Amino acid sequence: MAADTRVLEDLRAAILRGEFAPRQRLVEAELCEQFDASRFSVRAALQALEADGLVERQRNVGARIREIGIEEAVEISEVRQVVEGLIARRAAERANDAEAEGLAAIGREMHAAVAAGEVAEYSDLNARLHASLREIARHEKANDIIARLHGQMVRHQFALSRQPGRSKVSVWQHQAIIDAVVARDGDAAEAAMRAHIASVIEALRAIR
Amino acid sequence: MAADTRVLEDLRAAILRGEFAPRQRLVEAELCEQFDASRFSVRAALQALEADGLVERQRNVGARIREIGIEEAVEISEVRQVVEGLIARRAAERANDAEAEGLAAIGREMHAAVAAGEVAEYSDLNARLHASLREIARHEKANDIIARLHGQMVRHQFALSRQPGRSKVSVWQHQAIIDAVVARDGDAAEAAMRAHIASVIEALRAIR
DNA sequence: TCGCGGAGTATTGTCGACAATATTGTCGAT
DNA sequence: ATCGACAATATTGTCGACAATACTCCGCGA
Repeated sequence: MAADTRVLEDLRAAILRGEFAPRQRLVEAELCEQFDASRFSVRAALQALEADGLVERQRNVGARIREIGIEEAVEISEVRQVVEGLIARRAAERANDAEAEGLAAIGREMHAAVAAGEVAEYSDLNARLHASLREIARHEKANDIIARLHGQMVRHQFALSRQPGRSKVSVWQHQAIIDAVVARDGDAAEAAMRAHIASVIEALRAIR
Repeated sequence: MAADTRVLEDLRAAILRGEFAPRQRLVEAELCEQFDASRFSVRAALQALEADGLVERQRNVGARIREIGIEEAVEISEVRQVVEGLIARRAAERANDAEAEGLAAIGREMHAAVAAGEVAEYSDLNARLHASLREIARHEKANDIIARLHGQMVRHQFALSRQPGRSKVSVWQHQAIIDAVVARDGDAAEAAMRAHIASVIEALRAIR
């Protein structure tokens, strides 16, 4: 069964988990051993990951983990800003009552996590909120793009969540998004999401 | 040199030129003959094109040209709407005088083409206008995404340009975008681009 | 006539071996 | 000591052969 699929998923997960450093070389033979697979499978996985933008390859030289600098992270976030804006708008337009209540619940948990100073918990809730919005929006193309961009951002996302005091700011931005969706106000939802990601971009620029 | 790269480019160009029908099967052996290449190269090309969303593959069954229905074309256009909106905004923020004049010139040519009823010429200018905006905006990530989405839309784009009377409507929308960029008004540029693509979406829905 | 195996065929999946290329290391000349 | 050419090595690129799988069509029984 699907040997190359398994390698692809394992390798992608390992990269996303941060097990490889940026610009680290990915030698095919080593990966073969590490994942107990043939070069064939490894090669296919590398090609797929290149398309995902997680790996870069040079002909006759090999593959390495793509390094995503701050400037590129900002560009990615700018695209996310508008595409997640679209998602928020659609979510506001399509949410049913149960879905709206689910979002509101996440909002309450967020406030609680911030009050308790639970950083990891908050970061988790953040992911759940965005995922819920994507699910409610049911916009396949937009979701695909966000997923791809998200993969390239994991490292910086992590750095952001470690920034002290960040959650105290963003929790109100998240609340604004939730309120807009609950009120079924598409314009407001898009604007709130944009404002939220604008602040992410600012924080990103402040990191270096 | 680079056997698989050549096959990839040739095959992609052939698909974009519409030489394969939607859902048409792409048998590896046939492609080998057609492009005078080994199965190895063909397979690599198919994998890459799958990532591009141009072909779909099923394990142990094979590859076929992906069919993009109206609903999906609408979704693609909705994403384009916001991403090209971002591009238009950036273009307005960054255009220098020469670039602004270049856009204005394209606008004048467009009016002339519409007046003369030159459909093909107008469609060409349309492509040039959007390309110019992308170049001025210098937003790599946004440009990548648009390129990918554009590849999936070629068939429908063609159908749209054949719609009689469409150019008379869109020429003024294009002019609004150009005016906004020339005025260096980012908000107006984004709004104009969104309005333009909103009308594309309407036309798309009207096709069937 | 219809449904149901089952062989045969078409097509893709996987691999190991070898070729091509880039990188690294070595030696000699200046 | 430094630079260049050349050899050695590491790594990826390419291919052809075979295995595995899905599809097709035929014959058989009810």
